[in-house]
Amino acid sequence: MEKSLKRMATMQRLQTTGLSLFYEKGYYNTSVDDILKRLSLSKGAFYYHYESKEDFFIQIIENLVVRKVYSLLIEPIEGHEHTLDLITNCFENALETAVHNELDYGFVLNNFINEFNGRNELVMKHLNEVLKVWEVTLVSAIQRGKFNGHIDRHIDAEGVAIFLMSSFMGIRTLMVETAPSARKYRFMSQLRFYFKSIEPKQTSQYNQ
Amino acid sequence: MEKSLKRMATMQRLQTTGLSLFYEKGYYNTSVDDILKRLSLSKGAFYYHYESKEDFFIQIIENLVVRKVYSLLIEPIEGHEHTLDLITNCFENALETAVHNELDYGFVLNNFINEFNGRNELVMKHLNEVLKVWEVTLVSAIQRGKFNGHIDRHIDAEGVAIFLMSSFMGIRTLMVETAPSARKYRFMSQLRFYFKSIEPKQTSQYNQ
DNA sequence: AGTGAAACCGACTAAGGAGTCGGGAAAATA
DNA sequence: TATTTTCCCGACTCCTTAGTCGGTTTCACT
Repeated sequence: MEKSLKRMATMQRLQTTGLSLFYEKGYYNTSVDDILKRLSLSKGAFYYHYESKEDFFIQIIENLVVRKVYSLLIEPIEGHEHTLDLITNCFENALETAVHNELDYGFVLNNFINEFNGRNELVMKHLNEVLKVWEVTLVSAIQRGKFNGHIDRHIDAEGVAIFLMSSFMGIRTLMVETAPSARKYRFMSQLRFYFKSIEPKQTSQYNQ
Repeated sequence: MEKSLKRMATMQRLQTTGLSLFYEKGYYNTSVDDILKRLSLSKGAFYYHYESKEDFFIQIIENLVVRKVYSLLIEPIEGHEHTLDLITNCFENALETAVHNELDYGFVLNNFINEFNGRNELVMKHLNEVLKVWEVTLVSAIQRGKFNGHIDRHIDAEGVAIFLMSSFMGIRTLMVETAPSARKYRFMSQLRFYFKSIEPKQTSQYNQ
């Protein structure tokens, strides 16, 4: 017999509320009681379903963060159209949700990596795995682009991937406080310049 | 009578040790006692010199972080040579310290912004001020570059600045766990591509 | 040496945290 | 209906933390 529906419903409520608070206030700065209070649940309920706060958090990553990152940042670039257009649209959409202050899972990842780095190896392992999948997806999308002639053949796919991930995570940090919409616009505009520079050039071969 | 030397020495010791621990473990995850223990000092000493943990932290930002960010990220690009070269070298150097796992103040800034965002307005005010100075410096450097013909006149200086800040903060996050040296190399290589794309278009007398 | 201020000590308080546990209610099963 | 299983309650323990405070040491200056 599968997991009881009631059990799953409670676990789900705990996780979504937990993620929302962890994102808002940080993991170490959010107590289990904070989450419980918001749901009018008790300590007993929490520890009936989860071994510990850490276990709880890891399940949140696996169940919520990973899946959202997949659907927002990974699946959209797995198509077979023009690679750079796919990535452009993907970033555009992801940043748009950020502008509206929704829970933005790309940034959730960035936040948590910063918070747990050097502090919790186990959690970092899970977060790094998500990053790795993102990276691999980008790399193969770029290689597809090279193959299809949308990207210069001399370009280092790995390098482009790193650069894209960097700039995305960075802009999310910068969008947090100041003029998110304007910054998003400027960022996307510069991203297009960058993409232009890695498109095939008929005349030159000064790449490496 | 000038501020007692002893007082200043103790405050300095507290601040450098404090920053080092805050950077390593995070602000909320580092107790005042942690810092005191490392210096074999007592609670009394700490609260004799500082009003609160928050006050202490803000003084660290003002005294250590701000000055280091200036000397590492701001002053180096205030020169009058080729703008994009200045920025390239500046990033190169800043990332090199990161590779060697030294206390990297550019990243300190990134870390703290992530940690305090939405949680402590006062601290964020101070951190944002540092960011703002960095941004302004970048913008005027880029405008100088446009004026000197090193950068295309149609480029949005503000956009370039945002893009640079983003990518720098992002790569620092990515360098934390995985292959920092390789990632730095790839990042710098892509940065040069990007710079190429914002140089003046026509192969004129300027760029060759 | 004597004195007052500056610098520091460390036990203490109050608050809040994670995790425990005996028990009770609700739902499933017999 | 009776009984077992699932789910949840909330008081409790033990621990850590920021901040306090009365007291002691160190230092500068006479």
